Amino acid sequence: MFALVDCNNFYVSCERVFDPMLKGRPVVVLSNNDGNVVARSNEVKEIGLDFGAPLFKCESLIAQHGIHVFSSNYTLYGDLSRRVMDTLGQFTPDMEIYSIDEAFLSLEGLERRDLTEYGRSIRKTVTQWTGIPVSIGIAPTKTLAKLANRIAKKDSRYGGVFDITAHPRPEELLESISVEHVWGVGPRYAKLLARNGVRTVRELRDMPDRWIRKHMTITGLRMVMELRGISCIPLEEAPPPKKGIVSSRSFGHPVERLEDLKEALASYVSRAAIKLRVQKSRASVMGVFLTTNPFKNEPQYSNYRVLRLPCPTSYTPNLITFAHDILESMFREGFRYKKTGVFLEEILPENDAPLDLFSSPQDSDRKHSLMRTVDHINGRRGAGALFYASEGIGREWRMRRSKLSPRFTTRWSEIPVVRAG
DNA sequence: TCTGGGGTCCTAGGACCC
DNA sequence: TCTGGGGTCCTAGGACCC
Repeated sequence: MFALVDCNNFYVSCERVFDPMLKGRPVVVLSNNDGNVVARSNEVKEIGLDFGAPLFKCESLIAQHGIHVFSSNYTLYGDLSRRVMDTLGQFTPDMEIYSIDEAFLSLEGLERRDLTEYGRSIRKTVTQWTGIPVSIGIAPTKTLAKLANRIAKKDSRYGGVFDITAHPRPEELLESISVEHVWGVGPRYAKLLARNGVRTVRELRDMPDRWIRKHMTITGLRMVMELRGISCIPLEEAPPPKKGIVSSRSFGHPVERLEDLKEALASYVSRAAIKLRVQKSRASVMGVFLTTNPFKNEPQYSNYRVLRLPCPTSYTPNLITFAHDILESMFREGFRYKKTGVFLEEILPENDAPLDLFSSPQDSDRKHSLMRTVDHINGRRGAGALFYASEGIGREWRMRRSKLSPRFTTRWSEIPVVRAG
């Protein structure tokens, strides 16, 4: 058995933890650059404001309903996420952190208990310890746990915890849910299924294997098996190392100068390299891309180039140099650029990476320990305590975040003050 | 003025080999 | 008219997820 624990409207809930006045009020959180709405409180969902709506298209709705708007504050959300996951970890070590706001828990060995009760105790503890409300779905497979979670969230009768095996009429339940809500059915498959007369989860579950295999690949077949209660997607307790790492951002304002692009790119490379070192690996191939704003009616240019590195590395200064070389080779004067980014590929474990033919072992060790020290200091003092001069100081290209809440939990200077009386 | 930033897996088809 | 039978590796593109 699995439980899927999912934080309700996670980013909104994070904002509410430190400003209880927001409870019961309509709140949204925006994507990077204050572009689109990526999180909505229930009040906002009821108003009918869609997920992903560009901010500039919903200004009037925001004004009309007095919606509170926040820029995304990933430092805060990341920290609260860690607290939620630590809390869940108290209940079982057999757990998969699936995303910033979701985790699967294995309930193996607990089958004899009342799992709904168990779920309620998890839910209560998370709320008490972190202030974040969660919903919990319980089922024999991950795919069904996802569905159960949706029911826990939607149907207030269940009080945030729903065990699918405890439902008296499972056939009716599956018949009442439409296929597009199944984990693994996106808009394309939903259309394909509709064309073939499959509209409900029950109908999907009962489709012939051959048809599913043919039209939805092996992945689809696994999904259908899971709907039948046969577990095919195991818990992944340790996330496999990433095979590719991308780091990119849109700019807050159009950027025209090569120097500014180089600064921005250096900071993205630096972030990508940290991710590389966290998973103890090195990259053999680097790509850089550069693009103008396709939404604008103005001269467009975009390009990307790929470079095989002379030897796999995770050493930030070298990676920045290579990225700058690629960028300079593509850069063209006279465009208003919107975005640049770097990707790292052919990632190998540190131990498997061949030695650098062009530098001595001592030199490699020195680079390695320099990176370790920088990462350590940034880990203790906060990201960005140490950074590379090539990342720039002025950072004209920074993303827009005009409605940012304080980093309540990770900056001494931004910790909230409690006043008595 | 204003439209995010990451990831995964699978398949078909081409190039190339014997 | 009729045009082997496997293999492997790579890439592009399609589908999905949060």
